[in-house]
Amino acid sequence: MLQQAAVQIATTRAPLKFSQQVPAANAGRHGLTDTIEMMGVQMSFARNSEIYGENEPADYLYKVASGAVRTYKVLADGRRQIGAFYLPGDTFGLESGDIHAFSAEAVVDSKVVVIKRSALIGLAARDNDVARQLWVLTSCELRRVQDHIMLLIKTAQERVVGFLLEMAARMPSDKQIELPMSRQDIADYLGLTIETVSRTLTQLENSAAIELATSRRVVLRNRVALSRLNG
Amino acid sequence: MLQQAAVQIATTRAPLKFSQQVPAANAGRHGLTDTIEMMGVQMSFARNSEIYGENEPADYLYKVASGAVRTYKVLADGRRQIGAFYLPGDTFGLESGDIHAFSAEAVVDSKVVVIKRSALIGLAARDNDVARQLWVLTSCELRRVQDHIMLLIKTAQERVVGFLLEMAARMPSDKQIELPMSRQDIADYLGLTIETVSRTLTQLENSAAIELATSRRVVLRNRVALSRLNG
DNA sequence: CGACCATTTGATATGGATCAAGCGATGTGG
DNA sequence: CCACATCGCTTGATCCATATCAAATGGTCG
Repeated sequence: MLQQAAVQIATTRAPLKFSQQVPAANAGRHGLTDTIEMMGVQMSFARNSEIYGENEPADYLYKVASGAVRTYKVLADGRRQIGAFYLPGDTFGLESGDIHAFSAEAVVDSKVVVIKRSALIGLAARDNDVARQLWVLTSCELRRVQDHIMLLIKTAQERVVGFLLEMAARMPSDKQIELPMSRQDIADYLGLTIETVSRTLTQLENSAAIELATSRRVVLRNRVALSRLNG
Repeated sequence: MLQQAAVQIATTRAPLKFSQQVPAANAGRHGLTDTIEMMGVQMSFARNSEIYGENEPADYLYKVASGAVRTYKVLADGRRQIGAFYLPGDTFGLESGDIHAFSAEAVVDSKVVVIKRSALIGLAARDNDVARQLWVLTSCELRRVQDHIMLLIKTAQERVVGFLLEMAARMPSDKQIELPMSRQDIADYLGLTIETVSRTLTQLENSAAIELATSRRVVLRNRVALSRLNG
């Protein structure tokens, strides 16, 4: 259970207010991600609360401290596509231009460090290293979305396996996966239905490739078999 | 017919050799895209010839002068996914990190302006404006890939309509579309088969939403209907 | 214990893939 | 200039992976 005792600043929308001002001088000495942590403000978001909405100005950059975040878009008819899951250490909110293309929500109760984009961009104007790192961050995001596209053209089994391997690679222990998100979240990330995700998981368990310790805890039993199923 | 009389420097792979050196001083006075045009070298690529390959070092940045370019990836079993089509004026090759995630080919005989990435990055180190524009370019690409994902979760009809509207928006005349790419290219961009693309187009023609003047020339007859079908 | 929500499992439907054939435009050689 | 080969596109028939609809199970919290 990820329930935290900490202050819940926001339940539905972040009241973004900043007083902190850190001299930019030492920013270049660290990764951008550290800069965010140093200059930013930590906020808590309850499970399923909105961090920002699609089409809002992208005034802030975010880094997950604990918990998990999903970005998503909803089509006119209600179909939802999840763009990405962000885990502790991941930076998000830098999708593209000045307007968010996706909405962001906490998957579980989460803590997120927030920093004003303008502050970083101002910093970048003076410090090439910050500029370079903002670019690198965007490039990483681009790569991730490209990989996501490659997932979406595969069969259901390949998508689920790909998802598990991706999550495993991003987890502290890469043998045991603790999934913060529901089957519906996974389905909406993979462009499948919950039923198909569920069936595919049982099927993988029956073939001894994985073990479902609980519905949210997956053990990778046979990585070779999984890689083979990954297309 | 797009056959050009100009020098065909490369048929399969670009022999990348540069002698030109332009002083960086005036680069900031223009868009990055103009900088590329000024500092770069124009090369010709025959229809279907490779511009660069997946996993090659991304040493160059490219701008389409004429023709059209596709980027793509092929999975182990032969499935091909087209990542994007680039038309005259578009910049490509900046997908992400230092290694190309996709391969690039000329869709039709094309002319492409090529510039050394390292030259631009060196320029960016001295000129914030260049740095910013490299970032903007990457952000635009990111947005494009995100839009592509939203296409891929839709129905076949919505994908085809989305593709037509996207192409129309990028064409000089947005009423009449001259498609440089084959049905197979479109299918691989949309994650469909040629048969489904073809059937969907005839179906759109039967419903008077479009007209297929020739198989490569599409006239948008009823934009409202198309938007309605776009999901 | 009982209500609620997430997940799994089962039965059936369907959109798009696959397999197969026909057609039309373009180019080539006789 | 025409017959024919080729290639890209369209159309038709059938199949199958995944969606949809429906119900049962299980885990969590009051």
